[in-house]
Amino acid sequence: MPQAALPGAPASSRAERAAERRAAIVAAALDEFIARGFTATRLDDVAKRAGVAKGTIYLHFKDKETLFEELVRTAIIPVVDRMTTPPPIGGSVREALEAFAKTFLREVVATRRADIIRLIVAEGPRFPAIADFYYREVISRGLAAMRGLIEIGIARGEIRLGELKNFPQIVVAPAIVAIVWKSLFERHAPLDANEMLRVHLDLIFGARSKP
Amino acid sequence: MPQAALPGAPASSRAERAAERRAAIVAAALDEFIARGFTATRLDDVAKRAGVAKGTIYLHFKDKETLFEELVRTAIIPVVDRMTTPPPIGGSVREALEAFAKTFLREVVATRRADIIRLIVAEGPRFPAIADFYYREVISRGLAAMRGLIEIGIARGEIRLGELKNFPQIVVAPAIVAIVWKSLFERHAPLDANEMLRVHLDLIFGARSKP
Amino acid sequence: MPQAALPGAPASSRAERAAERRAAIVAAALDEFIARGFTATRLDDVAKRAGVAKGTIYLHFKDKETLFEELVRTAIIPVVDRMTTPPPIGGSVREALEAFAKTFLREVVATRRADIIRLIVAEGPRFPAIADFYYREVISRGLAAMRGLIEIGIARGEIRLGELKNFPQIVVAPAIVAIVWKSLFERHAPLDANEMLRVHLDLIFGARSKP
Amino acid sequence: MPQAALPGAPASSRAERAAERRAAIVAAALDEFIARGFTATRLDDVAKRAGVAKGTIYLHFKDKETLFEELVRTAIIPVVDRMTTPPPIGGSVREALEAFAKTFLREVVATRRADIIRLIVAEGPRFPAIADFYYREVISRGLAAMRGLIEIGIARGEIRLGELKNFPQIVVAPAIVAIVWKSLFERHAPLDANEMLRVHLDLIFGARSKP
DNA sequence: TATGAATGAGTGTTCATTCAT
DNA sequence: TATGAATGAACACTCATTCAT
Repeated sequence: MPQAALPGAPASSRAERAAERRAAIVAAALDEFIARGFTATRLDDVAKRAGVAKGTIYLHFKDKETLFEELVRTAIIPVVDRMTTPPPIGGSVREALEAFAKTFLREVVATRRADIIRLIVAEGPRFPAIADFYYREVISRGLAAMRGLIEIGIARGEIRLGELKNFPQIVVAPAIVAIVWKSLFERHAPLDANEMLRVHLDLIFGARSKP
Repeated sequence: MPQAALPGAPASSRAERAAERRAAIVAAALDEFIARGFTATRLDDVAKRAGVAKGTIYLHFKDKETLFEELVRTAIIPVVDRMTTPPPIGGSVREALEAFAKTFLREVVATRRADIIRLIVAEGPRFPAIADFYYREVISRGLAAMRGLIEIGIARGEIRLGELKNFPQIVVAPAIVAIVWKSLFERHAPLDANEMLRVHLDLIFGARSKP
Repeated sequence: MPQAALPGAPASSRAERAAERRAAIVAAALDEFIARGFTATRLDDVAKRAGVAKGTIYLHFKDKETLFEELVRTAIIPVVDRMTTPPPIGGSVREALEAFAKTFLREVVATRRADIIRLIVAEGPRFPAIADFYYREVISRGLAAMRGLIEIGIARGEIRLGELKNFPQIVVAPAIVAIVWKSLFERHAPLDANEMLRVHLDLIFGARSKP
Repeated sequence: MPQAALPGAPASSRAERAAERRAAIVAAALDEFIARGFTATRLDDVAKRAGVAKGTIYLHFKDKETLFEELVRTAIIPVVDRMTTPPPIGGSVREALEAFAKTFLREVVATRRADIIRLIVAEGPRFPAIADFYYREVISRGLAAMRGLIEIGIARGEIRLGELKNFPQIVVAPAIVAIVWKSLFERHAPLDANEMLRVHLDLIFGARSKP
């Protein structure tokens, strides 16, 4: 019962259909891995959700581990692109960070991408390849960009605390907390992540006179 | 191959030995769950590591899930006690937070307890009982204490940013980041967590003149 | 080591082979359940005997209990059909019952079907669904047919004891005894079930002048 | 928690208490074996029901099989005694059989002893020792007695069908059916076993003029 | 390519049996 | 004798992986 391709779609080429199937598998696997973790996820369920036979998964991925790793890679790339491409042009560093925070909340914390990050934290130690990849592609690049911003802020006098440039992690820390909070504690005590990040920027740049 | 009791130990009572065995199981389970996650952990391995027969686990715990939950509880309680009992009397709020940070680094980040926290983040969504327990016993209590400190700091003029009291999470955020970093990225780029927390306190209280 | 299909068989369709495998499992399970009872039967042995992998059993049956119940159903149906379809045509009621007895001895008492009945007696109380099914499909139908015969016999004057129609069980009772005897005591004292049933019919219809 | 001896009982001797415990184990085992069959019965449950520690069972019985076999023996003896001791004094053979039927219904069919017989049917094939014992102690003796009665009946002219003496099983058959019916089908269709046995005697002796 | 039936190693859990106290 | 904690072999059931169609 192949349902990967919507019936209305024009008869696409062999290659296109293969790509569609592969994408369907990846999407389904993402859902399952997020919901259950690596070991507890059944490829049977992934296949069912993808509208594909179980054997088909093995035409696209060597095994469960490979699927998992490629999946995380696939899921990470867009985040990286989205978060790193808009370089802080024009305005102040605070404005740049505010824009960054806004994007992060909208595109990561409020979406399934937050779960991906939690997934990496959860399974990372068992999948060094993933931790490596994540460090290389996201962490190091993200922190470098952040450090650049901080240095500009310091140079411009927006940021008083010079040592902050040694720990760009501090700037991102509340965003990480927001992700964890969302997964685990939101129903116990909802968190206004937006406001939290604003307050944190106040800490870094000094409080603004509220508009 | 019973190895639970060290040979040198005096012939302890039935109850004592039972408690020892139980403790051995919990310790072994902790190691295994941390290393592999819930599903991938084999009770066979737990038993082997605890020096106990597989069936013995079931004399102490109803099933794997119960073992996991009780284990997290057991592992968490001492941390909570250690972190919440020494209330910062006397000195300044900054000093209190510095003491807290030092303790946290020494007792949590640098120990296996960090892994427990990662374990909670990883498996929490699948074990609501654990997330509940953790929120109730650790998060809510910890944040309440933190909020109290912040308010004192604000009242005394040590902390300028009044809104901080609404987000005690901000104060703890870098500590969380330190935990995650340690598990995933330490070998790519070692993090001086001690210094990071100090810088973060500078952000909150204003930079000190370095001694 | 698939042995379900005999080598000489023509390459059958997927569905046919599935049916063959299912039948092989049922046959193997019948042997094992008869020999050991429900609990003591190992699905490993069933699989081995059926020439099938253990997992294959679960492609056809939800679990051991379902296998057992479906098996009894499967094994019972043909007997019922065989025993109930030949309606007493033409001759006397005695002749009809003699034919019935002969069939019963040949098709049930002398075959593995006797063991099935013993199996039902043995495990019935623990499997209400089976007792229900057996009552509905075999007992009630069989007794109704028997009662019909008795009434005809009474009407025709072949049977003198009118009250017999209230207890068709009496007519079948020696057949049941034959089954139990065969399983348990045959080696201690062989029983000529054929002759026993004849004598019993003499009791009901009056002795014949032996030919 | 030993509860085998009632508190009010006088401090009995060591041997007496041991016998009491043994009896308690046998009684408990009977209940459990009847309810679950041999394999599905847990010695843990037997011990609990007997108010005895699990290990205690092994002080009295070599293993589960031995317990089962001794138990059936123990449970059978009283039945045999009760059913065989009242020898047909005085009256007619019909009266003797009517007395027998009455006793059988009261003492066997209506009691747990019926379950014992079903237990023997169920587990007999797997426990030849039990089938042997049962044949020797019950079946052969009971059928011999029955045959004796039949012969007297024939000699006296009460029983017309001479061949009946070759199949005393016919006389008992409805009683067996009553036992099976009680265990399996009573809730579907209650059976008036008393009346059934009476009708059966009418078949053997000829109908009476109802009082 | 795609399918899904079949495989069989692997794992949680149970329970008869033992034995130190 | 009696206990019940401990053992470990056994078994039902699962699921990643393969392969004939």
